[in-house]
Amino acid sequence: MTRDRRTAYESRYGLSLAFLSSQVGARSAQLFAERLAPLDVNPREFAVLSNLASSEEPLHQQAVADALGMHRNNVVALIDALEAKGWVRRERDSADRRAYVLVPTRAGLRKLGRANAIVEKLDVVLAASLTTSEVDQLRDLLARVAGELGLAPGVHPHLAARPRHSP
Amino acid sequence: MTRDRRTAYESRYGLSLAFLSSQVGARSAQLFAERLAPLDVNPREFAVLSNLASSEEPLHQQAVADALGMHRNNVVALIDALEAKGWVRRERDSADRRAYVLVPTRAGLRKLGRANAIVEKLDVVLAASLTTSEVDQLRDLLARVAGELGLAPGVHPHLAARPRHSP
DNA sequence: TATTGTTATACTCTATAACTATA
DNA sequence: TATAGTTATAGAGTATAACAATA
Repeated sequence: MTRDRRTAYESRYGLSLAFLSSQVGARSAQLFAERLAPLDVNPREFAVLSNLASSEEPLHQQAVADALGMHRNNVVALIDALEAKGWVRRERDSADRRAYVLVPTRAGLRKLGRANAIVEKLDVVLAASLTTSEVDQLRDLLARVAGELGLAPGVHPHLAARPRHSP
Repeated sequence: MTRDRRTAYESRYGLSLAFLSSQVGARSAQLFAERLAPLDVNPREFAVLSNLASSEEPLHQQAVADALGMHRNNVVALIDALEAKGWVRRERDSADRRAYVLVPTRAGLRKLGRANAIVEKLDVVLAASLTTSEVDQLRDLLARVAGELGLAPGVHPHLAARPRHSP
């Protein structure tokens, strides 16, 4: 009976691309956050750290906000936290005294390395029941859908100003 | 330079299955919520309506909470809203006077039909750059990953009690 | 006058616990 | 005593607007 209900349920939206991707993506994000937590990092801090580390020139807070689609107001507390943990330093920009240059520390880069390792391990879990070529297919198809949706590589929609709900 | 940064960014996590699925899924959920809003429905109300409509026997609030992985406290306001809009009726269960039986109204079922049509239209958008067989592949692969993650068909992780964050 | 970073306030959503009425 | 539904309170997270310092 529960099984019958589920069957009917599926037939409506449960197997739509939109729902399936949302379901899998939400669970992935939960798992990522859970596995990141023991490192004392949350996903937003990870995004900022990664953005700083992979930029060639030093970034201002406003630049980070722009890159990740966030409002600069919401970057302040994030940098506060990263600075308190000793992973990022604020340095006054000598060229523009209003702004701070954000510098990831050695400890911050080590943290980032460990966080990236967690992403890789999580991918192993997601791919557990797929062959190698299926993994490549899925990655390729998802990347094409991401492009179709206008998503920039590495920029998560939840980082941006968002409407008040989703699920 | 922006392009260079992105390349470096991607190489770290931007093309992981975990991040790609989370990114695509989050955007799908946003789009779904946006397209649903003009119907005066939110995604949680949609989930409840759909669950009620596809159940063979009438459900109690607690049963809806169980089916969707929600806490019963959080179902109350949802049913309040659905009842206020005339899409669901509460009827005292004659067999158990503590409980309500939830009955979707004809107007509620019409709303649900329109919401389901929105899911279908959204799928067309997601699939815009894929061939028919690629759509089937993607659906199949996502469903298998969903199974691997222990996700029940039609039950969105965000409906459940959740840790305080995800992106 | 515009921009960078900051702070303050209000609002939404959720978790938790306590309450009532039935069983 | 346990359970269905309800209500109240507190907390996290965000949006918005306003502020100081500098351009």
